[in-house]
Parts: sequence; C-alpha cells; structure tokens
Amino acid sequence: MVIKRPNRVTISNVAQAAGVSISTVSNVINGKTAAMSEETLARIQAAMLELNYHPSSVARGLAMQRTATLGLILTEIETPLFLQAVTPIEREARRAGYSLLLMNARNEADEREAVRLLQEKQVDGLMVVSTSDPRQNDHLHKIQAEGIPVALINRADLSAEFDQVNWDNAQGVTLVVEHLVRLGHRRIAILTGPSDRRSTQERLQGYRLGLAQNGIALRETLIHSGDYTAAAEAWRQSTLDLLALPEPPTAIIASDDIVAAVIIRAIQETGRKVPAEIAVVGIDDQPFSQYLGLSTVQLPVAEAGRQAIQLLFQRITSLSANAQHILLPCPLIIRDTCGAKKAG
Amino acid sequence: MVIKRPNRVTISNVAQAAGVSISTVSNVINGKTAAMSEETLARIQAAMLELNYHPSSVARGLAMQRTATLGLILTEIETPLFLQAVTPIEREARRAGYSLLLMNARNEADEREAVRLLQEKQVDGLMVVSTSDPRQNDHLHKIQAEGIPVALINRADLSAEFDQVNWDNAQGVTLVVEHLVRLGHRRIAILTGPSDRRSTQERLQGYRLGLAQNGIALRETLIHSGDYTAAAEAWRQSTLDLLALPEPPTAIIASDDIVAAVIIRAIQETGRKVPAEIAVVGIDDQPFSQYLGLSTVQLPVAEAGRQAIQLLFQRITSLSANAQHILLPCPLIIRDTCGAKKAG
DNA sequence: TTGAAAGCGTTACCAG
DNA sequence: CTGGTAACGCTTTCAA
Repeated sequence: MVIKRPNRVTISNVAQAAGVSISTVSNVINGKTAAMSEETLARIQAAMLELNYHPSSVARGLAMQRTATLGLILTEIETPLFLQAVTPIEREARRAGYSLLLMNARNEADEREAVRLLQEKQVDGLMVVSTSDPRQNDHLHKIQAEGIPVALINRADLSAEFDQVNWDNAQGVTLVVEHLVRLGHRRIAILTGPSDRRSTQERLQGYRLGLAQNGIALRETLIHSGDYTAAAEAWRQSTLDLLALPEPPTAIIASDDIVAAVIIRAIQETGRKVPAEIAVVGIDDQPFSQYLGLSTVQLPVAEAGRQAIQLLFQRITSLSANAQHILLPCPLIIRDTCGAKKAG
Repeated sequence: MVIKRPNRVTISNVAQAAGVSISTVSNVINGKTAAMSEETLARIQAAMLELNYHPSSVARGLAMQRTATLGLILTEIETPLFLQAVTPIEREARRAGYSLLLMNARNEADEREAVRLLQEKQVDGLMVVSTSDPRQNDHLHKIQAEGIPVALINRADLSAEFDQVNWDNAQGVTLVVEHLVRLGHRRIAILTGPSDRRSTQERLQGYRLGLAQNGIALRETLIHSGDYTAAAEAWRQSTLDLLALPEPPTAIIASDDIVAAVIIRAIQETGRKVPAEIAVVGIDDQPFSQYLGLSTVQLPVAEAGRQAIQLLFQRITSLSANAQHILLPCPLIIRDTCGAKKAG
C-alpha cells in the first residue's frame, strides 16, 4: 500500500518514445490528426498507452489561458432545493468538456472569498445559485469586468449586467389561489417565510393578486409570517391559531413543503381531515412530496440550472452579447392535499 | 455590458511597478515576508492593489506540481442523502486551502471518465462517495498508484488499499429490532431494497441478528424485498399485504424514510393508527423526517465525509501511511412513529 | 507532414 | 535580503 510519487510522464517523453517531435504529439492530443501519416499516429498512440501518459490540464491551461473549468457557487449548499440545480449543471458542463469547481457560500464574506478563489483558479465562467436573501453584487461585477462571465440563478439582480434565470414566485402562488378558489375556497390562509426575503415578498404579492383577481377581500388574520428556520413548533402553533379563528380558513398555503407537512400533522392532530375539511398546498416540490401526496408549486430549479449554464456558454463564446434574463413559470402540481381529485 | 478580456496582470507587472524583482513579489504572495523591509513590502502590496493583481493558481500549480484541488466523485448526485457529505467536505477542504472539483458518476463508465478527468486536472487527492451498488475499483487503484491518494465513502472496498469510511448498516437495523422488541413487539416486518445491493444484505443481516439475539424466529413472510426506485404503489401494496396477513406485523422497518412515509400513509388508509396500532421506523434520517416525527436510523453521512477528508489530508502529507478503515455506528433516532414516547 | 523554439505565470534555487 | 534564471508541461507560430 505504498504510493509512490512517480515522475510525471510528459509530452516530450511520449515524443521521444515515438521518435517524433513534441508538436506532433501535441497535435495528436488535440485531435489535429487529419494531415498525419497513419503510421506515426499509431506509433504515438501506442507510446501514450505504453507510458500511461495523461496530458496535464494545468500546463495546457497555462498555455491556452483557458482552464475548461467553471465555478459554481451555492448559497446554502445544504438546502436540497438548490442542489437540484447542480445535477443538470454538472451534466451540461461535462458534456461541453468543462469541469465544475464547487463552492459553498454561507454568507457574504464567504461568497466574496469564493469569487476571489475562483478568479485565481482562472475559471472560464461562474454561476451563482442564490437563496433569496438580499446580497451585494459588486464582487460579481468586478470579476465579470475582468473577463469572467457570470450567470445568476435565483438572485434577481435588477441591473442588466448579468445573464440570469429566475422563477416566478408570485405567479406560482397566484396559480394556487386561483386553483383553490375554483375548488370553492374563499378563506385561504398563507404561512410565509421571513418578510425580508425577496421570495416572501413575491409570494405575498402573488397571493394578493390571486385574491384580488377573484374579488376576495384580503384578511390580515389569514397571513402568518414567520421564520423558515423556526422550530416546527412555531408552524404548528400558527396552524392551530388559524384553526381557532372564528372564521377559520378552509385552505392553507405553506411557505414550503416541509412546512406543509407540519401543517398537515397539526391539522390532523385536531381531528380534522386533509383535504376533506382543509386543503393544504406547499411550495417546493421536494422529492418526498410526491410520496406524501402533497399538492405543491414546483420551483423549476433544475431547469433554471440547465438554462443558466447555456447562457454562460453563449457568453463565454461571445463576451459582448447582451445579458439575457429568463423568468421561468412555476407549475402547480396537483396531488391529494388540495382536494382537487375528490372535487374533480 | 461589454466584457473585455484584459491582459492578465502578472507577477512581473507588479514587480516592475514596485521596482523590485519577481522573486520578491513571489515571496510576498507566499507570505515569506519575515525578512523583508517594511517599506518594500508596503510598496509591493500597494502595487498589487493598484494593478488589481490576482496570482494565477494555474501557473502556480504547474510550477509546484500541486494544485490545491481535490476531486469529489458522487455516484447519484441527486440522492439528497449522499449530498450530506458534500457540506462538511467542502468546508474542511476550503479551511485547508483546497478547492473541490465535483463530478457525478451515474454509472461505471461515467466514473472511469471522471477519474481520468480528475487525473488530468492533477487533483491532489480524490474522494468517492458511493451508493452501495457494487462497482469495480481498478481505475481507483491505478490513479492511486500514480500518486493521487483516494479515500472512499460508503464503498466498502474489502482490500486494504484505500482509506475509507463506512457506516454500519447491520448494526443500525439490529438497534431498531432491539428497540422494538423492548417495546413489546414480536412480529416485526422489514421492507428492503434491491437484494443485490450491499446495504440491503447488511440490513437483512442486522435484522436477523436482532431477532436471533432476542430469541424470535424469523418469518419469511415478514420480509419484503423490492426495488427502491419502484413506484410508491409497490410499497403501498407490500404494506397492505403485510397487514392482511393472518398474523400481521405490529411493527414495520422501512428501507428508507420515504418508504416509511408511504407505509404510514398506507397504514392510515386502512384506518389503523401509527404508532398506536403499528410502529414504523425508517432508515436515513432525511431532513423532512424530523418534521414527520419519524423514528429512524441515522446514517452518519456528513460525519463520514468529515472523517474521509481528514484521512485524505493525512495521506496527502504522508503517502506511505497505512490505509485506515473507519466504521461509523448508526444511531437510532427515536421520535413518534415507533411508539416509544407513549410506551415510555 | 514535421520540428524548433518562444511563450504562458509561478516557484525555487543559487548567487550576490 | 534581493535578483537572475531554470524549470513546470503544454500550445502555437514559423520554418524546413
């Protein structure tokens, strides 16, 4: 189990072994094999195999000033939701011959450091997947100004500087409200996340719009705003409070699927049935949701990742193109807990 | 929104601007600033700032033959469970000054290619987080033999070649059985994954051991083996079948937490109560499980990641050390669905 | 078609 | 303490 650190086999070793020049080997590596005698090609390939040669991306990167590496910064890597973007991004990157340097950015300082590191690593491009916490963007402007294009996912930067893909939180909630109204609900409650989050504001906006479009007056008592990260107990209590209202809601929209699960438990705890007596709709469409039969708003995170990396590729090949903004719709996934299946 | 590709600011530009030699600037970059006049140091730092200089990791990597980059290969990146390893790995890597190159390996061919790419990128070390599908390891042996140490997480390679961290699936299930027996259960069913998976075999082994230790005869009718990836319908049906038995189980162990959620729904569907009439225990401890009050076996994935990267660091600094195998215990997380809280 | 040599941006060694 | 300079492994003109 001793690991030696053998001397690296280099292109010149191969050249020597094959009795050709370095440039010729280089051409083989880069597939410029069109105008080459079959025999030399074979000889070189044999030598590479024989010596177990692996070209060095590092040396190549230095020579070409291009690393074939992309940076991916995630804020809150632990949120399974945002990880959904990683799969398609990794796939597309690899397909296009790029590798992915992954960095987590728990906070602003972290993010700045990540950007600096990625710049030193000379990535060819950078993607940032954000939670909807407000953050500064000056470091992103700077790295882009220095030649490394940046694509944003879910950061909703208002400037036109960056390629970016977002999803339409407001529209998603409006969809839910409309669906619930169509099912006959008039008293629709909503539990939202921290009010300084963009996503919270957008969702409330969508909620209001949905009600307004259906001529339903807004009742402040039906809006509970709280902290996502609060213990489940807070959500449970919010639910019980809502149920104790003189005119309790007949439907509840949760700030995410986990909250929805907690709400459902709390409802069942009081002996009420979901969805027969109260409908519940989540937001997220997490992997477990389909197994719980949870109706929910799907956030197209994977699709956003896919489109973002495409934007980035375009930008890498054409640095001076205009930045594009893509806004993805959020589909409503109808399962059991909204009651549509029975009602239908 | 035009991005220029400016000429790179190099160490020699800085040297020139500061009126010193390249080596001196290099020393500053590398913190070898002890024996240097305050004034030159200040001048150099000013120049770096002024020119907005960023050292090139690529050039440094070439010169030092060390990239400060680690490879991380995930099999099935989409499984939230295994992603739990990424957070601590990324944190520890960054703390130690390393970056992380992430690759997904959907299958063997993919994995081989990933290893090859990482070798070309000249990573200083490599971690592989596996599902428990059986896989070949020859490519891992090879890259390690060429000087890039490899640490395995959940691959349970039997050879002594690799540093590796695993968790004890068998022990986890034995723990569950013992706990259930202590609560008075004698007819304990188990739903397992595909029988060719190592984890399935280990869990069944733990199940048998748990029963044996308590003098309970094994009933084949209480063991349902199936495909994880099957539709929820299959699990639901398995559950209903179990309940329809002349002597139905009073407790069910699920192959993972999502399956447990489905089982619980199926049970409730028949009008039975969990855990009052039937106890259910999952395996995984997924993020949502605590919100469902699901009792479950925790798989210490994050801890495994943490320990694996430490092993890798040790090995990087001392290539010829003996490979270490770490086997982590799986704690039983007692929440609501096993009935312990009421019974207690 | 193939070969020689000049970079690419750093580090590290060896003189002064 | 600082400065020259030879690597590091590859790409890319430019000649032959």
